[in-house]
Amino acid sequence: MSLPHAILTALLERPSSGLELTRRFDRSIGFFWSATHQQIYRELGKLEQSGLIRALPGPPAQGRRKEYEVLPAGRTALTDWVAEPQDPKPIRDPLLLRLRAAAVVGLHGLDAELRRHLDLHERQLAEYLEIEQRDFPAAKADTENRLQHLVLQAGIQLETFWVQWLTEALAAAVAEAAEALAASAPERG
Amino acid sequence: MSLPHAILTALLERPSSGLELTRRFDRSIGFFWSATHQQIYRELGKLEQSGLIRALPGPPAQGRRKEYEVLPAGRTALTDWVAEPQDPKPIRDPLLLRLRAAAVVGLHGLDAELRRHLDLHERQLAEYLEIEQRDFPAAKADTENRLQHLVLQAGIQLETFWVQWLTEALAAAVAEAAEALAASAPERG
DNA sequence: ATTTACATGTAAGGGGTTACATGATTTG
DNA sequence: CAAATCATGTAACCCCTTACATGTAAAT
Repeated sequence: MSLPHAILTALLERPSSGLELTRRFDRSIGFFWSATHQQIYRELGKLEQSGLIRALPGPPAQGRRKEYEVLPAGRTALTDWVAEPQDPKPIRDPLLLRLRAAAVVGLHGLDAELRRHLDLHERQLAEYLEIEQRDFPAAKADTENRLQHLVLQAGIQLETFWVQWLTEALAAAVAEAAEALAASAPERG
Repeated sequence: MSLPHAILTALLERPSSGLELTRRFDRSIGFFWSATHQQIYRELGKLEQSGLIRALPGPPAQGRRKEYEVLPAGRTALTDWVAEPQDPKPIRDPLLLRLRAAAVVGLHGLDAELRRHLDLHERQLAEYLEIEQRDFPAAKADTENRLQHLVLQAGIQLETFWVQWLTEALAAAVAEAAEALAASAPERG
């Protein structure tokens, strides 16, 4: 039940059309809750039917831009959701699973994947750090936008974790592969 | 497409019945890829139909224990999957989303949720550390079970991140609430 | 015999992903 | 007017979640 509330948050910050929302989900909000345009249009329909948002007046026609704003009931629903008890979901990471599988059937080139992921996470980390420097300079003390900054810091720290962990994992994988090679060499020679 | 490979990995380590798998998914494997028994039974059916696993011979009857083992085709499929290119999924965390929403509509008791999550992550971290002490003592050097240890370390580091971050977030939320109170007090008095 | 635990499943519904479809607007 | 782009939507599929259903084995 997160997507509708992500959309409500985005619309409260600024009334938008479906496509605009899609683009905003590619940037800031999408950094911790991604969504495709199909999801967004479907959800906008549901939210409008539920009376939580409404389309701003204008010429209602097929294929034409339609802008939405949050109704009081929508703000209430979001406020209720913010503090609602929700247990954290357990980790579910395919890469960790693949490493575990590699412990059973061997690496078979997983090290290349580790390198690729390391590169991707380094880029993401760099992007977050750029955003931090731009939007949260040390000057304007943390009293304003403190919560937004916290969210960004979570992203930065998570990416930092991945970069560090993948660096270790890569070293271990290379060592593992070297040992497997050394163990098989005598058999061949 | 991770669940079938999680099951193949588990079955390669030890042939099991559906219920046994369910229990193993509550422990080790479930720490980074959780699954319910309904998922597992359905997936076992698919894997058997695909010829990747087979039920061990025995009295086939309703409501009776059925044990599975991995066939050569299953091992091959798992090996192929291990190094297959798969992009990391973007972060998708409801708690971060809720903090972002709180930046717009206010905290409304989110601090209690932060405290609760902090407690849960502290427990999970303690459990991981116990497992590490038990299964990966410093004595037996890291050459054996190195990959399994890496996976556990990922869990430890991720939980450590959450504990640290939630501690900061909680402090910020309390400060934010105090400021909101101070700002509203003059209006009342 | 009844209850409890074990063990395997079915059904319904929600959310996400991918591919495709359609109308409107701009651009050459 | 033809093509590209903008904008909104449909359809099909898969996975996950929750609740429920069924049958067997062991315990009292």
